[in-house]
Formats: sequence, structure tokens, C-alpha cells
Amino acid sequence: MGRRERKKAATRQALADAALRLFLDRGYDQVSVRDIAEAADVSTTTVFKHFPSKEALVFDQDTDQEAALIAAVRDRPEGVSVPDALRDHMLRLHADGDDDPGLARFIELTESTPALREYGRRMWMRHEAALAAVIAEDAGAPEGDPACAALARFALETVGFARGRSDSRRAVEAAFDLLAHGWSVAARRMS
Amino acid sequence: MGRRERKKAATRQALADAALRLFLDRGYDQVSVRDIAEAADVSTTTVFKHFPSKEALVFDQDTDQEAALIAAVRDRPEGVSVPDALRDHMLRLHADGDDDPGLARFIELTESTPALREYGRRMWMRHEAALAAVIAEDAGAPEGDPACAALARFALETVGFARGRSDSRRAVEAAFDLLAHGWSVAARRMS
DNA sequence: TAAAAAAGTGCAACGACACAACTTTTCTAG
DNA sequence: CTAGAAAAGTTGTGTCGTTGCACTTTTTTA
Repeated sequence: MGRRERKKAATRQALADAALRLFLDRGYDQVSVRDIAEAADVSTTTVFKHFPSKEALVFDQDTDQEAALIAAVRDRPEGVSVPDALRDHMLRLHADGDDDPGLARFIELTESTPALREYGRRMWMRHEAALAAVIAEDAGAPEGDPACAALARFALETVGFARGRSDSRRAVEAAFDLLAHGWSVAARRMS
Repeated sequence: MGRRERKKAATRQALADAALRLFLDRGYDQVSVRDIAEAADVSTTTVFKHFPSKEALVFDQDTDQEAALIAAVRDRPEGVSVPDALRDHMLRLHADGDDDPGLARFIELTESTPALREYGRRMWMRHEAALAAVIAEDAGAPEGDPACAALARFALETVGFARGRSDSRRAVEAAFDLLAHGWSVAARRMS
């Protein structure tokens, strides 16, 4: 990696770090892009050369969730259904927030800020097509099969559904209970 | 109704009309709030006294969809399950767009504009709590029961899910097929 | 009927973001 | 090793959505 790309990555990182620090400190709406630019010692417009929007500053680290999602379906243990594998994956995601306090702070920030909640949801839902594709492939259904797409959509929705609910674990389980039975019938029809 | 309220309603209507006309004519992003204000001969600030945001100008007519939704569940014919009743309701909504050309233009506008799509979705999803409540009441489940809430959320999601899909009717049906079986099991457990 | 409460309206301004012109830095071809 | 292409960064300027403050008008109450 050349010096150029290293410097670019460095400014990008500096911006994301400064943004997160300021957001956690003062709250998202109380920090302007100018503040962030100044904290990272660059001009305001430079921020938008690195990030498409103010919200994108928060969701910098792309912890390739899509790959994990796909792996959860494809590499599930023998005898486990697709909905069950997805349910376990979602519950695991929830559990991650419980031990890492930094991640918990991050989640609390994104949940309490409407703009960030929406943005995060959009990012998360982008994986619908990819998830639907693995499900279809796994079930031997044609690409773009509505039942597979619906399962993908609903499964992804569960994390948004669980938020703000008193018992989020139970909410996820109830949601997947709803999906599991219908899926077993649909899957039987396919193969 | 006093003279004051009449004038207020008049300006509000003038704004909504001007906005819709301009949006359909030039496209949402090509029309500024200042344009709309000028077309209705008021100042820019006045627009926001009547509507909370630019998007709200489009969704002016509140065709109380929530009541229809609740009625679809509560007044469903004997022997029809809740998911089936909701599926029929959603399919009926889709059919509405096919005969009224004005509504079709409106839908096309909201679907092709990202900001409007998001806003419309948020408005639509607001009914989740109310829908979950009737479902719970109907099933004899406690208020806030996760399974009922999940069914409400997923049922509302189906309209967003069907959009942009080649065969939207089939998409809705596939989605409800997924829900119906799981629901019959859950409902059995309750009563 | 006078005063106070409430509602309507507008000006100026802020914050996010786009765009263009220009400078500086890094990479690459000869 | 150097000239110049290419990319990164800066500055300035402007647009658009949205809001706070001040002002005016209408309605209500004493």
C-alpha cells in the first residue's frame, strides 16, 4: 500500500474517530460537520470527500456483517433449519452488545438518534438481496423466489423489531417461531 | 367553523395542491420549498407552520388507513384467520392503485423518490402498535404479546416488500404463506 | 371595549451538502 | 531523474431544508 493510500486512510480514520468521540460526548445533533472537520484539522468539504453523509461517519467500520449472515446460513450445522440458524445468529448479535461496553455505548447512540436509527436500518436491510440469494440457493429454489426473499426480509427485520421492546430476546424468538413453521412447509414444496 | 380556521384550511390546501402539482410536474427533488411557498403566495416559513416537513406536503390527505386496518381484522368474516384477513386487505390496497390513474401517479411519485419512500414507510409503520393491539385482543393474548406484535410488524412490512418486485401479488401471498402457518400454531397455544 | 392570549407571517440565519477553481502531493512514463 | 498526469485537499460560493425571533393580525376574555 503506497504512501498516498496510507495518508488517505489516516485522515479517514481521524475523521471517524473524532466524529465518534464528539458524538458520544455531546450527542449527534449537538455536533456539526464543521466541528468534526476542525477536530481532525481538515476543511469541511474534505469530510464529504471521505464520507457521503454525516451519518456515514458513525457507521465507518464495516465489520462485514453480510458475510457473517451468509455464513450463518451456509455453514449451519447438519439438521438445523434456515430460520433456526438465522435466529441463532440474530441472538448472537444481541449478545455481543452485552459484554463489550464500547459497543454498548455505540448502540445506545445509534438507537437514541432518529437519523442514525434510520440510516443504520437502511444499511442493514441492504443485505436482503444477498441473504435471499443464499437461502434460495440452499433450498434449491430459483433466484428471486418470493418465499425466500420474504424470509430474508423478515429475518433481517427481527433486529429492528426487537429494539425498544422490554424482552428483546423473547421478541426475536417469537418472530422466528412465526416464520419457522411456514418455512418448513414452503421448503418441503421446493426440494 | 370560524373565519380564521377557514382561512387556515384554505392556505393549507393551497400549499398541498401547489406542492403535488409541482412535484408531479417537475419531480420531487427539482422543486424547492421556496417554489411551493411562492406558488401558494406565502413565505417559506409559513409552509412549515402548516406541515412539519417537505415530505409531509405529499402525504396530506389522511385517508385513515389505521381504522381500515383495524376493521379488516375485527370485522373479518367468520372462519377467516387473522393473517388471511390481512393478506386480503393488503391485496385490496394494491388493487386500488390499478383503477384510479391519479392515485397511480401519486404512488409512482412516492415510490420513485427515496425520501418519500422512506417517509411513507415510517407513516405506514406507525400503525404497528394499534394493529398489534387488535390482534392481541382478538386472540385473547395479553397486550404487548411478542407474537402478535411480530405478526403486525410483518404484515405491515409486506407492502414495502411487494414494491419493486416483478409480481407484487405473488410476493404478498408468499409472505403471508410464511406467516399463516406459524400463526395458527401460536394462536392455538393462546386461546 | 380594552387588554391579553393565540395564531399567522416573515426575515435572517444555521447546518448539510454540492460544485467549481485552484494548490499541493504522489505516482508514473520516458 | 524529471515532467506531467492524477488524485487529495482547500477555499469559496451557493442551494435547500428547517428554525428562532420579532412582528402583525385575529380571536377570546375581563
